[in-house]
Amino acid sequence: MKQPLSRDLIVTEALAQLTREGLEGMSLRKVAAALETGPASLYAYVDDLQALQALVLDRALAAVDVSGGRRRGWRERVKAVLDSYVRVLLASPGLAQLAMSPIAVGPRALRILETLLGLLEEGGLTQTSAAWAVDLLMLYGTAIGVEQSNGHNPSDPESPSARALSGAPAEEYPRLHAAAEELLAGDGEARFSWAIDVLITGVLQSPAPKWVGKRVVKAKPKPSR
Amino acid sequence: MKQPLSRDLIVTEALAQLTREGLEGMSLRKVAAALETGPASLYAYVDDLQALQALVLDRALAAVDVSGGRRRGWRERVKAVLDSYVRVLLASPGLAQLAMSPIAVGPRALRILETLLGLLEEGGLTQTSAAWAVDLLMLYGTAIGVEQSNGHNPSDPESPSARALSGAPAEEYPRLHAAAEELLAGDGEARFSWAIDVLITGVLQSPAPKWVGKRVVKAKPKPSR
DNA sequence: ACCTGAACACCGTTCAAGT
DNA sequence: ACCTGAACACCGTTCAAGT
Repeated sequence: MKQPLSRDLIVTEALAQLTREGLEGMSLRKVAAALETGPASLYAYVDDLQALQALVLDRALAAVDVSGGRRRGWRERVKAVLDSYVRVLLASPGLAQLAMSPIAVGPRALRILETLLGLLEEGGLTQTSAAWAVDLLMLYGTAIGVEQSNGHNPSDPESPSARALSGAPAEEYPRLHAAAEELLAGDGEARFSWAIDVLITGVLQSPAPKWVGKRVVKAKPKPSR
Repeated sequence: MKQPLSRDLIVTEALAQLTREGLEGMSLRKVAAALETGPASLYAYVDDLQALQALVLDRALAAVDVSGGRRRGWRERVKAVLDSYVRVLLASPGLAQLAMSPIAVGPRALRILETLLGLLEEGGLTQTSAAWAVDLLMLYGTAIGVEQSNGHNPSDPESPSARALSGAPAEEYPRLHAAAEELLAGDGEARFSWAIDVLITGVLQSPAPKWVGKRVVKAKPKPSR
């Protein structure tokens, strides 16, 4: 009666658990139990937990709408793609955390990068600027995803951040105290939109890195960061 | 012979473990063992693991240099503060992940926000713009910290990201293929500095949110993000 | 009242023993 | 050859039983 095990089945069940119960709620043991087998059996199809997480992330990112809608300017399309990306991340709590790990280089992630790169080049950015900008935009989107799926919601006065800011003593943190209202204001939507504009505007105005189009000189091995 | 337990001692040992072995390497049980007691004993001083993590983060953030050096422009000082912040995050693997959680609102974090807010207002930003910009800058610094302490190092050709980008088939990802070199180029230092410039430039040029200084109208309760 | 050993309910991963 | 039950080495947290 039970379907035969397969990698696909495992990933499907794992993503369902992630979506339902978050990152901690997904485990190899629970996936195995749901598939009516022992935890050891999964290792025939998946290297380890990290590999499974990578597969789950890739599967989920397939839902990102990369079209950006039609007949709009490239800036709006960039915003639309990132918006879709963040929405997908938020649809499964814990997905954003997976996206912020070295795992996040599956084919679906590459497809998003490819799309954004195209839009930015359409916008007239040099290849180098576009490349760095894509990195920055994706990092921002992912970070917003992590923050928000962590329940960070400053406009809720009961949230830890709101409590901390409102409660910050005016003597020690005068500016924070004065700006508390502004720090807490604005829904995620508005701030996200503003931030993307800031990033794109900044990229357009910032001088491209020095070695545009040049092969990088063998980096001197200094303590890398 | 063994020192009496205290919250301070517990946090010190926990931070030491975090610094030595990363987020997974720090545990209540190991802290207890190092302090020669049972795991249950810690609960007299700390609510739970999350509370301990918050205390550890706050302790670590005390090392952030908030002075920004002397006699430099506000932009350079902003950059210096964020640079110090990221360095502190990277000094203890796993610390950045803690910083990207709702936990990150201890007094030391507030001190960093307070400082940045002051610098941006000195730079002539409106209070609202400054408030949102501080949020954006800290989010970026934290995200860079998470990424890099996750071992994300694109300039290492052996890294997963480098492998994925170099190996991306040119037919499916033409732009990515063409831009692979640029995507992988540049050490963390250079990209970080560029990104901060992008953010500040963008903030300076982007129109402040509409309701500057106004109390936010009661947000219509839509599915918040 | 304070402290803690032992137990509970979980993990990921390995491996010997089965088919 | 493939599959897996049981074991191993861990977790955070609770609680009854000690002092």
